Amino acid sequence: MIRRSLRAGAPLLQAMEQLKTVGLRPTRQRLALAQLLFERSSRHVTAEQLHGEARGAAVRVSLATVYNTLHQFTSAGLLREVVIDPGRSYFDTNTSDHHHFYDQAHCALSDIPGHAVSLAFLPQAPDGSVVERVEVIVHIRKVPR
Amino acid sequence: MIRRSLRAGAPLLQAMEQLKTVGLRPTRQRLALAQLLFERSSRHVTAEQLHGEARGAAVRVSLATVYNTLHQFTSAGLLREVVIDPGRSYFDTNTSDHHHFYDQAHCALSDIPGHAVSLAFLPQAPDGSVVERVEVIVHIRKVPR
DNA sequence: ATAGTTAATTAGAACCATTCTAATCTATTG
DNA sequence: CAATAGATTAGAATGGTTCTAATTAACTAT
Repeated sequence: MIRRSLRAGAPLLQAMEQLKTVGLRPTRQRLALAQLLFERSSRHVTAEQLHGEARGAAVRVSLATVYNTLHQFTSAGLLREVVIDPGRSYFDTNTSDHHHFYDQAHCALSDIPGHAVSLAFLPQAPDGSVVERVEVIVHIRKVPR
Repeated sequence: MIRRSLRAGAPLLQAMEQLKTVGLRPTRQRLALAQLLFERSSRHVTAEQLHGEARGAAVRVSLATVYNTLHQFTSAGLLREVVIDPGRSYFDTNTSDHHHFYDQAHCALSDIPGHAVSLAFLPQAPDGSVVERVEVIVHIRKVPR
């Protein structure tokens, strides 16, 4: 536990900082979930998955809290929600500029570095709107080799 | 009814053709739904919406059939499913090359012509996979003017 | 046309991810 | 340490979607 928090100390501390600045109390549950989320580098997790991991790590936390926490972290800019699968949200721990490959048949998400894609021309946003972010999803399909 | 099918005859006939080639019987329900879907040009409808429209047009059809039909039309290439809103699928009658603006706060989808966006560099798909389609979603936000 | 076969439709139940509720607990502040 | 505001919780509720098993409709070959 101590070793682990040393290894992944930076993002965890960063998360606690971020929580404080957003006015979220650093509770046992939020800290444990932050650790699970950020100790590995890039992840795409569902609420159910994270809840399962927490139970596996003997962290007592309800599914409702997992949902609350994922949404709060998303609002705080610690996570990005990826809506790509009808009826299931993924949360991406990578909030930097990047895009996704998606294999629908296998529900498999993987990252595309932001610099690997460049839009040659960004169309005019509708009047009275501003562009918040451009999301590129490359739908792929496994083929027998 | 007759006038309407004359006006929108082409896409409807095309739909019937497509149905036949895919081995779907041109039933009353499928034809009525095809007419509702394709008599206007470009649309983004949910299953519930289409079901409501059918009832409004005195077409007796169950919600289950609406779902079945939307999925069958999608498999047949007559529609494209747009997954963008957690917990609700949109079906797009425009299957030609194009992308979308999405205003999350208002659940508002609008089209971006395919030629308005061009990807300068397409990243390598993971080994054993082929790119099926590239989807660009420009997330926008309304601002007070 | 008609009988037989196969596919489609249906109402309603079931499902499942997510959200809500209202009671309990915990972190913070004075 | 008490008061208060915020967080957590179990379980119920919600809502879009899918499933089930029974009925109905379209096709095929006679």
